Amino acid sequence: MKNVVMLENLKYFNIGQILESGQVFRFEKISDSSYLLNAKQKLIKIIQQQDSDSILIHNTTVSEFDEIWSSYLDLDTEYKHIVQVLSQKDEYMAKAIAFGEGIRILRQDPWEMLISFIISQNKAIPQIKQCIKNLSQQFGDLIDGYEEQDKMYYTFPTAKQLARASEEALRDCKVGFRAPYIMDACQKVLNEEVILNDLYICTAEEAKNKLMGIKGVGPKIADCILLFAYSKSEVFPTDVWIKRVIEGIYFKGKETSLKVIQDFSKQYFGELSGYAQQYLFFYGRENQLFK
DNA sequence: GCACAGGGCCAAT
DNA sequence: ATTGGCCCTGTG
Repeated sequence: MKNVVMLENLKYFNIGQILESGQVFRFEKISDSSYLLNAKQKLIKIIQQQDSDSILIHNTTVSEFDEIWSSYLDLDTEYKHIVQVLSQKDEYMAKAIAFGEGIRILRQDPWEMLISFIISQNKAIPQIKQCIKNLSQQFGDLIDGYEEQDKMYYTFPTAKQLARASEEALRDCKVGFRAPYIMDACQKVLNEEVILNDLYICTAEEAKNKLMGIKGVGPKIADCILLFAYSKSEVFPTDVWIKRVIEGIYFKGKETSLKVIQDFSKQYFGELSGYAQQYLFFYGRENQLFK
């Protein structure tokens, strides 16, 4: 088929689970077996039938797949090993993995993750998606050559594009009190106070400190950026959901400080903390556990 | 109708 | 180290 790539024999890959696990915001569910994904200045449709280990990617080519999507979808990581090690930790972890065995941690754009997770604070996921859509429509570029339900799709705005926005224009996108944070991020990236591309080779701790120099970026948001953009799997982003899950499972339901939870994950999950967090987050949130 | 929380962080105690 | 407030919106 033209402009369609098919992958077969894909293990540990469920596009629904990947997209619905809270790591990515610019996608739409078309049906149970079909998702539209806006990333890398492109728009693709991914189709995967229930429990199938093959997928179709529409609107791409084999060379573009090799160049972009293979890495983005984290297909070079050996999830068999991760699943095996984590499943042996305890019965809850085993359950969480059995529930979300098709999760992968995408390799997304650092700038987009920075702004997206600044927006995420004190918002629900549907609101976050709406804000990002607003910003893209206002300040990104139209993605042409693709029509889906007569809707228009836009790239995520670059730092340069977003820097042109006034605080008022940002607030019109419903980002609220985060508008000054977004402006500070634009400033620090444009004047190279923070060079996002340099953080790939930094340790998680170094990168975290640099990111937290930006207003509105605290420990949780920095960890999300480290995990979802830079694949630093030793971090354990601790939000209200995962906090309740960890307290419920490992601390007998008792209120536990962030520091204790961080120390626990580091000690218990080690280099696989980030993956453990994704499985537990998805399991807990989808099933409304420990609410 | 209105109180509350939602993938937190900042600034003032 | 601890705590109130925050833009905005969907939910009970």
